[in-house]
Amino acid sequence: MKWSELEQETCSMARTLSVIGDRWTLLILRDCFLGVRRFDDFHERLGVTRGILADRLKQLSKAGVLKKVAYQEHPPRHEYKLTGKGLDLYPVILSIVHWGDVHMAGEDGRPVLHQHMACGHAFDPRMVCSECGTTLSPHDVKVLQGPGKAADRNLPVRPAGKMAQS
Amino acid sequence: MKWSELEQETCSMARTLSVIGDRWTLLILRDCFLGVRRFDDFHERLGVTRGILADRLKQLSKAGVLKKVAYQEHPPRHEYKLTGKGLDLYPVILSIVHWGDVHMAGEDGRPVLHQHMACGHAFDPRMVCSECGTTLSPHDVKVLQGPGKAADRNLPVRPAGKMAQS
DNA sequence: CTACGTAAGTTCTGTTTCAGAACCTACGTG
DNA sequence: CACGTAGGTTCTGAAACAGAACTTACGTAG
Repeated sequence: MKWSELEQETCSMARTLSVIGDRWTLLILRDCFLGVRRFDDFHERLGVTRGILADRLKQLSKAGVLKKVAYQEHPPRHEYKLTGKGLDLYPVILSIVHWGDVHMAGEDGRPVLHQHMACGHAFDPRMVCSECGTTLSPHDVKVLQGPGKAADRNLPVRPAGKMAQS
Repeated sequence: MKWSELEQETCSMARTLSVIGDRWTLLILRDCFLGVRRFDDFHERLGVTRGILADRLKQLSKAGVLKKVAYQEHPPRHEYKLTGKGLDLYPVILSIVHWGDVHMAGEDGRPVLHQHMACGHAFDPRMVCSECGTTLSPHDVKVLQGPGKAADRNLPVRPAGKMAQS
């Protein structure tokens, strides 16, 4: 399977990965959430080559995750801003960072802390059920076939055990 | 920057991506949460080449995300199971799937639904603050320097605006 | 005891993508 | 008119990947 084919999979995960399933893309998005907007700033902070950066920014714009906005003309200059679709990736970024904080931090501890302005506290992100509000665990989630399912693939296999997901 | 160098970055996101920042790795993990355990099952379901699959399973085992467990000897056979560290990736997988459900679903709707066994309802995952329990938005999170921060890098830049994260 | 099947890989070859560096364009400034 | 700057594009060699065949260590059927 190639990148180009990923997009057409029925699995939501595969479709998402066709947009953000690349290490540079995710690092670019991290910087977007930190407020970075300009080509040369991304280039410097990430250490990515200009060619790849140009390509990824183009992909993200095409996918509607970023939009290219002119902030001056003469000379023409623009910046890349997160769209609503892009802002919706916040839980993805936060959960990745949180896993790194917990499992990959050096002995000095985590590199950054997050403060929730609404309540004032330093916090950890927690993933909960939209219906009952309790923390989700792989053991008590069951995967059901939805309306957009082509067939068979990506459904639980074997005796099935306890954990399930897609 | 190469894959090998990513691991040594101070950013938790970069460190996490050194383990899971690859499209095949994430698809393998999706299948792990669906209950897939064996080499040939991964191979068939994913359409990944055997070489890459062997490499990724080795990486994930080395990183402590999966463990290789013998389920019989004569002939020697083993399966790959998620460790605690691996199970902790559930929010990452769920948030990626959810974004795909919302933004990438075809016109038939989402391919699978998730049912929370604890409350019985079909649900969406929601990311909340561990301290006050309200839904997190990029606009009301501020990034602070933590104990493990080398310096300058990966902190908010420019006038800073509203959104922040690492 | 030979042939066939199966799980879990490894090896080979050609194609694609990537890294690093240099170059280009359109403008403003001294 | 030389220089700086933002935002790219182009070039070449190195690395990663895809597809297919081959390997190992067994069990089983004829």
